[in-house]
Amino acid sequence: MTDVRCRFAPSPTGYLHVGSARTALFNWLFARSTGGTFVLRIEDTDGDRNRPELIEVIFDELRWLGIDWDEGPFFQSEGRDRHRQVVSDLLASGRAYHVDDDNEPIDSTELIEGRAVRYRTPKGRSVAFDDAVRGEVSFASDDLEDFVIWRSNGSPTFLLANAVDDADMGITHAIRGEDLLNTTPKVQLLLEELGAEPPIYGHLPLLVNEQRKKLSKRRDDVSIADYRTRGYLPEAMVNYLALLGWGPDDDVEIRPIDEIVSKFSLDRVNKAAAFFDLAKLDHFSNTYIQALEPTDFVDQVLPYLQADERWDAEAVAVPFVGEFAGEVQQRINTLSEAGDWYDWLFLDEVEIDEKSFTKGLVKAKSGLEVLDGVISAFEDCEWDADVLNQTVRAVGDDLGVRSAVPVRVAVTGRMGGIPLYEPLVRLGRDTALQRLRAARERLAAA
RNA sequence: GCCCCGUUCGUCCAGCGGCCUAGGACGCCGGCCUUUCACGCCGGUAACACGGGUUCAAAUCCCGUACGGGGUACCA
Repeated sequence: MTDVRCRFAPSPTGYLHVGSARTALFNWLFARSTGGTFVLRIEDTDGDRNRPELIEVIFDELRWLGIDWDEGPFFQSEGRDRHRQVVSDLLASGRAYHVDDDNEPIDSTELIEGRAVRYRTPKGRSVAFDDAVRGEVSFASDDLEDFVIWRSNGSPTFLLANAVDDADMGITHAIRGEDLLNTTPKVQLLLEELGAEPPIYGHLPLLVNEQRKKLSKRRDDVSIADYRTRGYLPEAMVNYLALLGWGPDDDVEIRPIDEIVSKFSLDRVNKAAAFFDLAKLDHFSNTYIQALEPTDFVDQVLPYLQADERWDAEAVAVPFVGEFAGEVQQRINTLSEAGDWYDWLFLDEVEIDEKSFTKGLVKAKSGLEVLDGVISAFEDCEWDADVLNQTVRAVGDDLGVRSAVPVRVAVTGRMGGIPLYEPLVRLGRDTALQRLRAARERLAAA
């Protein structure tokens, strides 16, 4: 078997989204698992829609994900002369023809500026290929219209450029989204005209939303850049993406990328569309964050914390690194969530959200008595974590209730969070009492 | 409408004719641990779309139906 050459060929019309990233990843996995070559090619044939400023962004996101390429980036727009030549040849041989703006044929075997060119699709035959994912797929050529291969603005369409470039670059495998399945016979026909051996196509199942519709940049949350900003680790993202449309035979889901590479094979890729499940991604992300070395975790999360404008960057770093990083590391799904777990330590005031207020105070048995008891006990007890712990517990014991929850809600504003007593020491007696009293007043009025 | 593709727990995967009274993961529910919240651990819930074949034997092969999706641009 000849060496594998596959490619990721995005068009720079938007940011890299999860669907494209998954396609890039599967090409990359295929290349790495076969010892083949992974080529990056930018399909920028349509000058009007291109956004050149996004090209570097796409590269950057790929690098972030750990997807590196062996050749390229190549820019399709640079092959304009070659594409024009192919179209001219097709025109000369009568395999293609000019049309005017109303799609009426123009009788000319020469390329005319300002006019589009359509390929003359052969009639009465079938165009079939053995898809690496789906098996035999066949189209009747009569169902294919005479499609445009050259625009009136003097640029090739993706159909033509794709065929020519794959042939010229010796691409052996074209792994892409299923949304391109219907274009394959057209490209195949063009490849035949070029006398080129077509690559083996592999059409990946689509990534869909809850409505089972193809993920769309407009309505779905799909930008890789956004996930990056929110603080998902790239390793988690890639691991999760690899499992959308593919799965290893040993049922091990969370594993290092080199293991995924060695397990990967194209014939294990699924045919059915996959739902991009944020809840599962979060689980993967949490697992990867927990696995980080403590110092590595701090290095990665600190920028997120310090960028938070609610508090002073310097003030937040010391106690975080010294005391709470480990606790936070266990809990968060994304790095950007870190601040939410102990913001109450650094904010001047906390606001008790409605749900926590109801559940943790209003419905708590003897909530008011607990707060009264804790307030009076806190006024002159030793301000030490163990003592505070014992003190709160004693109040609960006296009333026969669990007293920690009301205290937590009053002080932090929430039901959940990092351990309570050590942070309470840092918070200070005055602030703690102030919040307990505020909560008590609100509860009394409720 | 026409063309193409698809259909295993709510979701993502395993299963590629007998090992399946269908396995794992996420979610959800319950329990343990914890004098708070999590983490962790243990357990539970839940699926082969339907109908015909083929076969000694079908989730696995074939056909049909239903449902879903994709395409149908001088986008890719």
